[in-house]
Amino acid sequence: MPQKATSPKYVRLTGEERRARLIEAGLACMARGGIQEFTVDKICAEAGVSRGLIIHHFGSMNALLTAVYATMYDGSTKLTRDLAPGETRLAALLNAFFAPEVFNREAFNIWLTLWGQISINPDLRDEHRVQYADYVRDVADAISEVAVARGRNVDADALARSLVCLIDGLGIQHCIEPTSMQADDAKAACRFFLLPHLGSF
Amino acid sequence: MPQKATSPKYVRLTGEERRARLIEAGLACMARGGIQEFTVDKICAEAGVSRGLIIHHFGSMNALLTAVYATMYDGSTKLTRDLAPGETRLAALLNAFFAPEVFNREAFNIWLTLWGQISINPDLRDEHRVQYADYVRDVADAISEVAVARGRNVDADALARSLVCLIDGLGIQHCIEPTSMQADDAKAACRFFLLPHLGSF
DNA sequence: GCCACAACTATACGGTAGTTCAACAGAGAA
DNA sequence: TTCTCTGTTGAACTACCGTATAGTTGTGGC
Repeated sequence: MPQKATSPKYVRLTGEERRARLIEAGLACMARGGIQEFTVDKICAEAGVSRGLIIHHFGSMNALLTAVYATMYDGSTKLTRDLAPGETRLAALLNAFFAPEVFNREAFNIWLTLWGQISINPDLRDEHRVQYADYVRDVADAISEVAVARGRNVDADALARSLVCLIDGLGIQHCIEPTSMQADDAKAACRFFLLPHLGSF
Repeated sequence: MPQKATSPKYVRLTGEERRARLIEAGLACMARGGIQEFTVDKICAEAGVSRGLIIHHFGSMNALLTAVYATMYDGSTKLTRDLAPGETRLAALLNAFFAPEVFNREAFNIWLTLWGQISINPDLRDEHRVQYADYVRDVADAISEVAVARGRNVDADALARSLVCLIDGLGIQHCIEPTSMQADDAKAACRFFLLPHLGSF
């Protein structure tokens, strides 16, 4: 006795929506097991679709990886865009960097994996160059703003480049051994780093 | 016409020597292509031996990976052991960290790969805990030494933990985009980081 | 010279990688 | 309803993964 309204065998989405979900699934796999879990089988299982979809929507696994990288970068920078009620932009940036959505094990597991790929994969390298330059400039501007307000003369660019490296290193440490480097510790370390140059902000 | 003294089909080494060469080959592959090039085929080809040797000498690829990690750590810390003619231990440490043998693209490509594995592979994790703690204590002691000599009161431990993260971050940046962060820049950044707390040293 | 042992080669095996492709099916247009 | 487009399935393909193992060969002790 056939049902009149059979449940559909699959949910059909727009290409854009499906791509977003595959990227999300890719991020989940990467957070769980690095590049070794970033495979067709694992990602499609995570997304609940058949193996054919990644190639259909992205053309190759490498293209999906690039998309994942872009998404990760957008996600981080977006959080730092809209903020600052009464605080300085620099303080707001730091708060954003060390918010739980950004500063957590999963996220840095992903970053660690992606950084490892950047120096290998030319596509990622190019994407990275632009994104990273913007990121550093953002931080440098925020530092500059405080320095000007305080009447201090600092090399905002050099300071920003170091600070950004410090943040990366703190994140890695948190990822590898969370208890030894928690968000508050990391934020304090950044403030401590800036303190002699900018005073409190 | 058979030769009396035929050239041997392979060179036979002691287990220890062969293991060392396989580790070296593994490092070379990892530097070249991350964990994805760290495979039986690639490593054995690099070492110029047949595919069976890794299992024979290490039992598993995972064991080779652990050995590679240990070797990498030993190599870095050994360079920081024997030095200091008239300079402070801290200055000597910094010089060692940013020496070409330690601070270069290949090395940080390997570190990036290994860090990515640490948070996944429990064996590596345990090994890392001990090594890293020693490393930080070393740096903290060196900072303390300078602080005492200068009569300054600093939290050497916190400073060391931050400095170590900063160094990691600087290395990553150098690895990803060498021209934007060279050894001298990185060393200067560390000195700049310590300057307000310790003065020049 | 011969033996015994360990280093080494060579190949096989089951599993899984990324990609290709023909066929199926949901959804909007006519 | 029927057509068309395209998202989607699922199996097939080649290549390579790590591991296991049988057989070969170099070497040092007797």
